[in-house]
Amino acid sequence: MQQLSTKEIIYQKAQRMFSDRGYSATTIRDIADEVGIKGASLYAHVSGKEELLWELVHQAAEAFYARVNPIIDSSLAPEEKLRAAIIAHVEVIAENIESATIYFHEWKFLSPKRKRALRDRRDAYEALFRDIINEGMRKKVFFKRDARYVSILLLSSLNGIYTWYRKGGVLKPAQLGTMYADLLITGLK
Amino acid sequence: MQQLSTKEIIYQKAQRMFSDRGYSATTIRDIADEVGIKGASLYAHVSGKEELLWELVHQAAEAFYARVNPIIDSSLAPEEKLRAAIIAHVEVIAENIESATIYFHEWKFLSPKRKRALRDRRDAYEALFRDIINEGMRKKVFFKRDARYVSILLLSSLNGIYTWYRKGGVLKPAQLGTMYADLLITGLK
DNA sequence: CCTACCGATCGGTAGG
DNA sequence: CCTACCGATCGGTAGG
Repeated sequence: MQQLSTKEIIYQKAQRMFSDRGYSATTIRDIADEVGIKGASLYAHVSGKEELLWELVHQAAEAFYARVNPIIDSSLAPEEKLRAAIIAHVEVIAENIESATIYFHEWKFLSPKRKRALRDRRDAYEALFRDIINEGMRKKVFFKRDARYVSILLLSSLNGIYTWYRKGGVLKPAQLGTMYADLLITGLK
Repeated sequence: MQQLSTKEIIYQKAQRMFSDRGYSATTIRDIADEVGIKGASLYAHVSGKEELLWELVHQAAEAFYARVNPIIDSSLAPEEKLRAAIIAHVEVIAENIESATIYFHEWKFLSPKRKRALRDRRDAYEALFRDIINEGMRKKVFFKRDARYVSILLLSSLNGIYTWYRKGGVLKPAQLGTMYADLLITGLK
């Protein structure tokens, strides 16, 4: 089937456990048990517990950027661009709930330096959405409001998905993205 | 100024620390230090660490219900009822960010029994919103969609507030509520 | 990847 | 509300 290295298995198990119980309630020995080795042996593959968290959080941040950035460069009209960006953002979350949960929940346990690096990356990502919204307001496709607030409201609205969406239901990630796009662009009315 | 009992001070400090660092990264001694007593002395006022968490989470849940339930019983039209409920929900979060953070983040560290009790309470609360949405769809004020999903989308959209809103800015809780109500009811267009 | 072990710290109790 | 203390466990290292 799949040929995962021990290191990859460690990250996979850590992802599940950090997402389920949280970083600080998960011990090195918990993870090692799941992998089937002793706690001390984990240090042959990973330099420390925070290293595990950083890799997971960092990968999650990059996944968002990699998926939405191409949409910005496209020649779509503002409304369609926003719609595509919303769907992409929703898909990144819905397709990897564990990763998203760690990204939104556990970053606070990173060192100050890594926290800063992550915040910078997140700010750059939010700016992608703000730019689309600004463009849409300039072209009078969207209601004129404070774009800074609108982009935060919008993204934080989407981010709630990780709290309730679970794989395997009738609603596929792309459909969920469309629901959100409809709700946020057109409203309930 | 204020005459708080030691017990009240303990809860106040615990609220801040659980919200800042998370439940499992906060120790009994951390809280006691903030209060100005020894860790062991805390047990003269509180039966245990989980007791602290339960009280805080439980109070938060009741605050939502107490604020929104009266709106349901009112004779407002569906759209105005939903608008009022959204603003109330937003206000409960924005007026007590620490409490909301613990409510959304730390419930997983409760015992299974308490987790169940909390989930039941939350389900009853979500039903309040679902009922308004159903009513609005029946009266053709809102687009017809799956009310179950719409109410979850709506509430989880609002809940993101605790991740970015902070007291003292230009945007007051009631204004923030209005922004959300506009965005979700009317959309960006 | 293991055994053995480190110093530090955890939630909580006994007995004032 | 304190001192003294409990057994358990933590992240991590040494040395194979």
